[in-house]
Amino acid sequence: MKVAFFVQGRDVTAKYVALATKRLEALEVDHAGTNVSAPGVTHVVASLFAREAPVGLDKDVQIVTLAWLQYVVSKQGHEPSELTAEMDWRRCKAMQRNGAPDGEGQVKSAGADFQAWVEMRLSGNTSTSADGRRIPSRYLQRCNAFVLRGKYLGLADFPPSEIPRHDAQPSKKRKRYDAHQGYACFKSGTIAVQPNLNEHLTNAFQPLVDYYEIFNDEEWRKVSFKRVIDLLRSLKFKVTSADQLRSYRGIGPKVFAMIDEALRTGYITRAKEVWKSDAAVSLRDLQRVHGIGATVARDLHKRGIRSVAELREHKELLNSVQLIGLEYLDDIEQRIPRAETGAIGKFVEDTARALWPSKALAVETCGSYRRGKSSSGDVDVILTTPDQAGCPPLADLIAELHARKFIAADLTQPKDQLPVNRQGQVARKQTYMGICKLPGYKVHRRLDVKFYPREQFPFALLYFTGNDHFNRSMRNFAKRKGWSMSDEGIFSAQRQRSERIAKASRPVDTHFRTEKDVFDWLGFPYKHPTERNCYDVTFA
DNA sequence: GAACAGATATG
DNA sequence: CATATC
DNA sequence: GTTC
Ligand SMILES: O=c1ccn([C@H]2C[C@H](O)[C@@H](COP(=O)(O)OP(=O)(O)OP(=O)(O)O)O2)c(=O)[nH]1
Ligand SMILES: [Mg+2]
Repeated sequence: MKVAFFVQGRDVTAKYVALATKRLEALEVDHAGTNVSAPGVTHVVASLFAREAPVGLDKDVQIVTLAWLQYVVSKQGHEPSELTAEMDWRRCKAMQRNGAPDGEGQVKSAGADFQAWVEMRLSGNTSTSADGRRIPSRYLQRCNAFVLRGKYLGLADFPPSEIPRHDAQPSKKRKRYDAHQGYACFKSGTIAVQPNLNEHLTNAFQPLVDYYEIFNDEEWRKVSFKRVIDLLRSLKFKVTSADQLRSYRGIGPKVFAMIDEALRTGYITRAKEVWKSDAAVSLRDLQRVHGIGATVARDLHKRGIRSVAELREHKELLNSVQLIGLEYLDDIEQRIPRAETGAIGKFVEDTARALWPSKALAVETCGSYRRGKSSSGDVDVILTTPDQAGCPPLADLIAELHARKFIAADLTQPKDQLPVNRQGQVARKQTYMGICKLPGYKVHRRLDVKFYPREQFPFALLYFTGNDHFNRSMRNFAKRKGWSMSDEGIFSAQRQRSERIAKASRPVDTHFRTEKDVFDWLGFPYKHPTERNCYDVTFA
């Protein structure tokens, strides 16, 4: 096996490189060491092996990062203080056997996904499956965030005990839900153009969403509060008493108490308390930059950088994506008026048609624009060719948009070859992210362009139109019926992973032409894009 | 107490 | 691989 | 944080 390794520029040390080299030689593997930190470094590293498809991981080329090197280092006993993923897992497994030493975070039994993940970690694998079992990608990433680096093992800097929480008793009675509270993607009604009658409540909850957004291991609390806001926004009446919401899915004891408090006092104590932390304010500020998430922000904060203003004095700590995010921060943060979003989409479309006059392209501006919103955070454009022929290189279109001085900066490196996915297959979609500005306009905007083969287009369009909750809802439904749905299509799930999940009741043998075909196949009434601004991801 | 969607780009 | 993002 |  060949192993390419590089170390991320921010933390690279010669020591780690030397150790890795020694380690690789001991294992008698071919290796090509490189130490690059520049846009497109993944491309460069993989190219060392002259692979047909230059990007992506497969069994011949493994990209090894700082985390792996630290793991090697600690295994050799050089720096026992460095916690590694496997050491965490030893602790976790021990807790599963013996119970947690200090009574926190016991693992008593593991479900299928969780167990598979544990076994994967213990087998030394950290991303691919051990025995053919595949861990759902999202679940894998959230487990990594929550268990390996989260509060679960008491490793976090922000102990939850510092912040007062609402005490509330769960009601003993099992809730019964009306039929209208089924899957979000099943529901009808338009929220896009509907006024928010409960601003007094959504405003009170928003700080909680913002707060939990700044931690990777608080995903589910954030999602739960977000669902509450979206639910409140979708109501056709103004809430005057918490009791009106008692029976709604997603309103549990804690949220119920908060709504009650907000109606009585005008605010939620907890929403105010959490933002009294200077650290939280700093983390949130740093995460305004595209490419800076929870972990990097915390890292910067540990180095004493407390704000974007201070970050501007330490650009050497940022990678190329984050540098662009910082450079265009003030522009990107501004909402895009609907008319301009349409104009940007049209500019991309016109350029594509001029570039490929023979292709009779389908071009659609998706995202919040297609859902009818009056303003957008970015512009999402999707393209396809109507015939079965392969996609022309998206890089050519991006090059043309550069030539027309429309694109100002790249957040991804346009490539002339298709990526290889996790299963080692050549992907058929191409995706680009960058910064653009219309001629004559002042403000730069975030632009996403995607190119799909025709047979994936209905699913791609569905995905790219969203919103994200809508997608998660529909995919959750498909999953529980024994399928797996993505932006590329719907397939029978690889294996049944719990009794709650059905065996696929029928094979996927339909030809999907339009979005409506997908709704029909799933048995959902078709929903116009403007009806897809929804909140719930639960099930009936 | 498990699950809460599935995928890609970067370094 | 870990992280950020769609 | 909520659901099952
Ligand atoms: O986690 C995510 C994020 C996005 N999407 C899909 C749905 C979304 O509508 C589309 C475009 O993403 P974007 O972030 O642009 O969201 P948006 O709905 O267009 O809202 P905004 O106005 O903020 O751009 O990609 C997902 O499926 N999952
Ligand atoms: Mg968008």
